[in-house]
Amino acid sequence: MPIHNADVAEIFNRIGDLLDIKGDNPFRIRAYRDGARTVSELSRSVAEMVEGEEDLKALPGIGKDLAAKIEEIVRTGSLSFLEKLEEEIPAGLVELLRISGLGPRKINALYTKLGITSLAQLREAVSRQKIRDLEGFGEKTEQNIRKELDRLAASARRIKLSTADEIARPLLAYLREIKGVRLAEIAGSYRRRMETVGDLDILVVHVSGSPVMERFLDYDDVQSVVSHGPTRSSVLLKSGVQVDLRAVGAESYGAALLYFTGSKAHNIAVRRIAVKNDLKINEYGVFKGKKRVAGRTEEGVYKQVGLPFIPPELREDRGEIEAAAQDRLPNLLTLGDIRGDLHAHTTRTDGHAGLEEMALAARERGYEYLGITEHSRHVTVAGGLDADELRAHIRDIDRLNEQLEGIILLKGIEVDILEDGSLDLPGDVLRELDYTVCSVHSRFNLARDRQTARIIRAMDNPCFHILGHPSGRLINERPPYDIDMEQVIRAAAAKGCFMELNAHPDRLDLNDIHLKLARELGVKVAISTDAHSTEGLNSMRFGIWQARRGWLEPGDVLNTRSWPELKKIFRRG
DNA sequence: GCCGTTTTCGGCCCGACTGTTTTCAGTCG
Repeated sequence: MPIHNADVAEIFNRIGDLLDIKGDNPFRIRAYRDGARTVSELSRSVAEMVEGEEDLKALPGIGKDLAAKIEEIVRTGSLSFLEKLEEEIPAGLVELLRISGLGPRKINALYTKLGITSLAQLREAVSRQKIRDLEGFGEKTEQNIRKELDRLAASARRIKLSTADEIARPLLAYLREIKGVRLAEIAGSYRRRMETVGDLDILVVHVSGSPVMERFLDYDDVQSVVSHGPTRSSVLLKSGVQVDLRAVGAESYGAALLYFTGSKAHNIAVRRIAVKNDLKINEYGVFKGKKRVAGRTEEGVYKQVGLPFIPPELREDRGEIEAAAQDRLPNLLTLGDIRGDLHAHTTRTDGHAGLEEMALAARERGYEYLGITEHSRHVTVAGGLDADELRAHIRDIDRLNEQLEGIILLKGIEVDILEDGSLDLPGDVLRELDYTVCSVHSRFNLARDRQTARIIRAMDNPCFHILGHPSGRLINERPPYDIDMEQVIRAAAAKGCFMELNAHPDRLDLNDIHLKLARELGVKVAISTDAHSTEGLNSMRFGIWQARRGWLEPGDVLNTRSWPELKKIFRRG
């Protein structure tokens, strides 16, 4: 069985958790977690690196010991060190870390004093009121554990960015209207535009005596108050989303914004530079001794450590600090750079708006073109087109283009990549189109090597242009199909094909890491909404956010170009 | 366990809030 990076990362994280519960050296624990992060965010396969006898120690946070452990995992599929740890510490204890309020120390106490090793046993102990008598625990703690067990049973998890956006915007507007509020901003992973968001972190600057904390707790959507203090409060919304509000002085706003935007790894890296320069950074500012030398703006904080402003989407400690230090941060794409959309459906197949309606909606959004890409025949549930129907559709588009002003409809197709790697429609009709989006809509569960070969074989077809929603994942609903994305992107580079970044908020496919890889390999990306309605065209902004997380500049993107320019690019080879 | 334009040893980011305590550890972000 092939070892994926995620498998290695899971083992290292598990070791981190077990060592934590055991009470091991915290820096050793961090080393395992750092190693896990490095491996999980790597665009290359560590298994292949091991096979190619590459030096794993070159990877950040991987030293002699972790390198040897990765090799053992790749070669044997398991790790003796983990097995030994699990003999020592019951594996079920790791589950207990999911209970907010229970950390390694308390879990260790529950285990040694009450013999609890699972969530089920914990629930049992709570209902028998056994927790409250333990040293360091009390009635309150027991009640909180009970609440958390219930919350976990209701399966609270990270929400999609688009859902977070719907919750965040009205809440932010509410806070900004409160008397005395000078500044309010949402920080955290929402500001970094991560594809999923765990909770919302909001930062406010207000004049003293303003009722912002009280009014926050009174917000209509609040279900319960988790904690509240003069500068920091947390609530649980009815939607199950936790919101933390933090109030700071204007002189600290930039430092706090940086701090609460994260990521944690980015902050640690920035603070490390500060320490080297005899500075201290916390959420109140940058300090030289006791003197505050920056903090009002993020720019000011970065400047103190010799860096330019780093856009929030890049703050993952994935090379942005080094790039900033060398003044080679990417000039990130913005929505204004987009000149058209290359993936849309109409009522001809499974869309909800007609050709003209979609064209006018695209024009309203300032676009120069809209690519119409109906499904091909294999997608029967969507009424996919066969060759004759597609020809008739092409003629419809031609006729409409003669009447339309200020917008051009491009003649495309979302053609299925069949199991053997062939395309669902013959070449003669595909050649009548302006371009193709080629997608997988069936046989999601092929083995990795076959799925990868299927897509790469499809790229050999001279009619292939853009690989649609390359991983097939639906966020929080369906995992990506098992493919070697690095190989696919390399193939696209070699064969002159393109990758889609599907901007639909349920997809956001490619992800940030593979976008960055595509950019590094020189593969251009189409950011497309896959709109099935005029409303669907609005998803472009989610694609832009994701693209920025992938370091994309306007030049890396197909649809920042005019149609005449694109036309040349689509002449493959 | 990792890492090194001060170091191969001795560091490793930092503060608020809670609950259980009588001055603070644990947890969280």
